[in-house]
Parts: sequence; C-alpha cells; structure tokens
Amino acid sequence: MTDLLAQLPGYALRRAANAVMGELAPILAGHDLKIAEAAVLLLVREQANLTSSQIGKTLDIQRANMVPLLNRLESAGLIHREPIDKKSLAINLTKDGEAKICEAGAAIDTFEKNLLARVPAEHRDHLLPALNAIWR
Amino acid sequence: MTDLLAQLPGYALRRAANAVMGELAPILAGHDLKIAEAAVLLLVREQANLTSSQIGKTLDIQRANMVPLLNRLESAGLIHREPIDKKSLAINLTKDGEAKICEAGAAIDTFEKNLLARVPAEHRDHLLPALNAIWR
DNA sequence: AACACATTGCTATTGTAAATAGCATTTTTG
DNA sequence: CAAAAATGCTATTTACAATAGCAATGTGTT
Repeated sequence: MTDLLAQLPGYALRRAANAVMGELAPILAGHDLKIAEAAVLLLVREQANLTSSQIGKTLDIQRANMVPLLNRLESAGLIHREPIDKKSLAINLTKDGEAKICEAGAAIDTFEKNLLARVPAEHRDHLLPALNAIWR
Repeated sequence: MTDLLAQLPGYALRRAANAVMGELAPILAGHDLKIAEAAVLLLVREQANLTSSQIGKTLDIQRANMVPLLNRLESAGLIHREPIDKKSLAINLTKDGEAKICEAGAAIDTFEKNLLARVPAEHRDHLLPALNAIWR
C-alpha cells in the first residue's frame, strides 16, 4: 500500500524503533525499570566506578536528566553513589542492583533474540553492523 | 568500549533512530515542517482523498493527535479538508502543499541518500528489508 | 424499520521524556 | 595564579504521545 514510506530508510528506522521500544517497555516495566534505566544498569554492571557524566556521555543522556534517573535507581536500592574526589561520584551496583539487572538482562536477551528472529535470515547478520555504522 | 550495548540490536536501533531523527528534524525545520507533518504530506501526495483516520492508521498516529497536526497543516495552507459524506473529510494537498512537499521531498531524498551512504556497501541493501521486517 | 454497534472527528487532559538555562564547587590548563 | 572547563545539581519549559470522553454519522443484523 504505502510502499513509498517503507522505501525510505529513515522512515523505516523510525517505525521499527518505535515498534521495538513499544514492545520492550512493558517487558521492562514488569521489572519496574524503564528502558533508559536498564541501559544504565547494563553499563554500570559492565564498567565499575563510572561517574554520572561518563554514563551520560556513553548513553547520550544529558547531565540534567541523569539526576532524576540515578535518584530513582538509588532510592530503589539498585545503585549507590560513592565520592571519588570532592567533585565526582562513582556509580556502582548494589547487591539488589546486580540481582535486578541479572533477571532483567535475561528478559532483554530473550527479547533481542526474538527481535533478530523476525529478520529474514539473509538480512539478519547485516542489521547490527548497519545500525552501528549509522550512529557510532 | 561499551561494546555490550552496541551488540544489542534493540539498543542499536534506538540509538540509530534517535541520531537520524535528530539530524532530519532541523533539515525539515528549515522548511517549517516537523517529521510527522512531512510524513503526512508525503502520504497525502501519494494517495488522494484519504481521511484523517486512514492517515492515522497508516502512519500510526492516534486520531486525537491527528487533529492539531492537520490543523497546523491546514492553517499553513498546505492541505484542505473537504467533506466526503456527513461524517468524513477528505484530506488533499493545496497548490502550496504540493510545492512544499516537492521541495521538502528533495531535501528528504538527499538526506536518505546520505544516510545509506554511511552504511558499508556490504550491508547497505539489507538495511531496508531488515527494518521493514521488524515492524510491518 | 429498529436496534446495537462501530467509526469519525474532535475536545480536554494527562503523563512522560527531553531540552534549556543557570549555579556552586572543584579540577584542569595555559 | 588566573581563566577555562568539568561535575553534579535545581528549576523550568517544551514537545510528544497516551487516555478518556462526546456528539454525530454510518453499518450491520434481525
């Protein structure tokens, strides 16, 4: 029908991302996490002692918006902030945070597998490198 | 560095879409259009006499949100609404609307070409079918 | 024809994510 | 040491999408 729009990579990208995030959000909501929060937890698990601004730079979240995000994770007992020097704070997972991202991570892995399964086999291995080439 | 996140297709999709829309928005803003508005104009140009709800279904925009969008396009003189029956309105481009989407469409085409050019040649032709398989 | 039901376009409101601007403190650098 | 940059934060604003409800019209069934 509207093949015109589906022939524009930009539009397809927009629709695909909306669709996928719209599916992922309720899954993570089942773990009481938002998408951006899960991304922070994954990153913090991989790399210890990151500061708020380092996380923000990596995930493309502005400093001002990191504050309420980290506040929520901290008051949920998932992370803790520890002073590095008199200016910076190291962000690390708590025990609860490790457990949380462990179970949520499993759900994400399943989700990602299902996502890739939707892509025809001949295109599947090209998706990730193509996407990463666009933004990295 | 954070290869973990870049290995998740869902995350790469999110970041790529954000990056691309973040680049497209100011280009369209130069034509006094938002992304969703440009999509409507492209659709309406391709298919005459669509109703608001048909456009909404095609572009995945809710009826309630179609109203201010179409209002803006109409008051900008780009579209006009004409009664089909006593309930429905046909949306069509005005002369100005045709001119607008003609010039904006050229900018979009250039943008899309540049977007594809970023993708390594061996992955390029797989991007669109892979994305469309995800949401269509 | 009469009825229940769905659709259309709309209003009004809410919620949420992201952007902007500014500030005090601290660190870095030239 | 002085100027500039970085850090974490507050407060505000903007943009966007979601929700609920409504009157009018159209559709389908019996």
